[in-house]
Amino acid sequence: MKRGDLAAKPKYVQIQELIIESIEGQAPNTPISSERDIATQLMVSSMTVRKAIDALCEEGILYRHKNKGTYIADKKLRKTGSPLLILEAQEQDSKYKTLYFDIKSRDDDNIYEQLRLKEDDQYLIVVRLVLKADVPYSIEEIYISRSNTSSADLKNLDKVLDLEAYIADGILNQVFNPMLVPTQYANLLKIKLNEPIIRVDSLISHKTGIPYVFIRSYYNPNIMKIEITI
Amino acid sequence: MKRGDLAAKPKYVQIQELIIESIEGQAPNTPISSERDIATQLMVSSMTVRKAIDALCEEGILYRHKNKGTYIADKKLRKTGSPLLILEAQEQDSKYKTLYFDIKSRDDDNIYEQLRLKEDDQYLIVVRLVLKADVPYSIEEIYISRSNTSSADLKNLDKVLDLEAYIADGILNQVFNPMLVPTQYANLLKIKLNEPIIRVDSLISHKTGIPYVFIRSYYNPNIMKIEITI
DNA sequence: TAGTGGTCTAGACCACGCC
DNA sequence: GCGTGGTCTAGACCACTAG
Repeated sequence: MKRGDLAAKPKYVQIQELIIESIEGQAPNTPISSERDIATQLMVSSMTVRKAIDALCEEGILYRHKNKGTYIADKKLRKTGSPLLILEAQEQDSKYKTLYFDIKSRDDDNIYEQLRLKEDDQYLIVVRLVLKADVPYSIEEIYISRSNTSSADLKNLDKVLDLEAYIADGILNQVFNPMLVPTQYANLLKIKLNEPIIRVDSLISHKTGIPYVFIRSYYNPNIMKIEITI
Repeated sequence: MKRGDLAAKPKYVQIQELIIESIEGQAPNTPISSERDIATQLMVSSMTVRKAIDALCEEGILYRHKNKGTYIADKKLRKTGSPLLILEAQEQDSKYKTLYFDIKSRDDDNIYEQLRLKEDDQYLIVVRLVLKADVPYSIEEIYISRSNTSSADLKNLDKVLDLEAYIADGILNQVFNPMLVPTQYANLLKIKLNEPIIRVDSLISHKTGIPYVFIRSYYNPNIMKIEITI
């Protein structure tokens, strides 16, 4: 970390934080100061203030009324932005219990298609139980191309399985499948046989389209609803 | 429409369109011209070009590499941006068959909670079958506050049910529930009894937090997967 | 008419990647 | 050292709202 990096944050980010501070505790639909006023007060260009407010609007913290003003949005309905997968990681009380681990060659065409593997490529599979407050929350089957993981990584599975890192700068595609809980997972999830659940198939790719990792999640419907806000 | 509105589109939108045209047919990961070059060619400020490229990156059509350049993203993995609900409306071959229509007073506490209705408020309920290419795709139960709809609107149900209009400037919250297909809907959706499906509960609200409409959709899992890309 | 958000200019400097 | 994206300035004009 260099010395000059003390003021490393761009001004518009600092202004975002200032605005968030200043509206804290205020009721939704209260107007904030005008862009010009804020720019004058902070002695910055109005374009810089505008960029900060743009971002906060994008996040759903503020909203604009043309020719009228900028207002505080209803926080209850703030845009989440975070994909479902991250919900698990964000809440810190998650525990993981690895059920199975292996390196496989071609035996599941679907996985090969998803990860765009070639005939003789190998892939890693990890099956783990996700617990929240010691209650079974979901089961994740994680598939990663063997060529994406160094031998050193194999000894440090946590790093390989840091899904947040994959997702941070990537693209997430999720497909929701209704099904009855697989018999081999019913006990682990502590739900009844024949109970309907949602299996989420997630493919995380780089923006270039190269897939990183494919995850099948079987969610316990009694613990947490799958929910998104846009 | 005023005369001066011929050039009503902001420059940055026009530039977006120019860029999209210019990259058509090109392979993903091909670099586009630098911001400065585009600005010079089009004789506009670099900030204006930047704003156009910003938007295209946000849409997942381009991506940037710091200090290197801006590239064409893999279109297969383009961010959808459009919430699930709109998928139906976008594809123009959808047909709707209204199964039921009524104005109700309090008889479902959940609806009252979702729409934030008061004790003596009324709500509209419309149940309709959604067909795609004449195949049953989903059943929608649509709930709207009576006070949000004028008497004139009641004669023009299509306008009331133009969900896209509601969503365009609003916030969408969706909860995914696994369940067995309700017996009264199995035949209509042409799926077997006891088949697992996903019911999506959607609440569309204004940015101020005021709910517009609540929709329960029962999707036919055999016709189309529920899928999102972020 | 005064104030607001929305657009736009014509430059500038910086940090970083690549050669 | 050159080119890139990222940030920022100090203004300007427009269309629109509201008093």
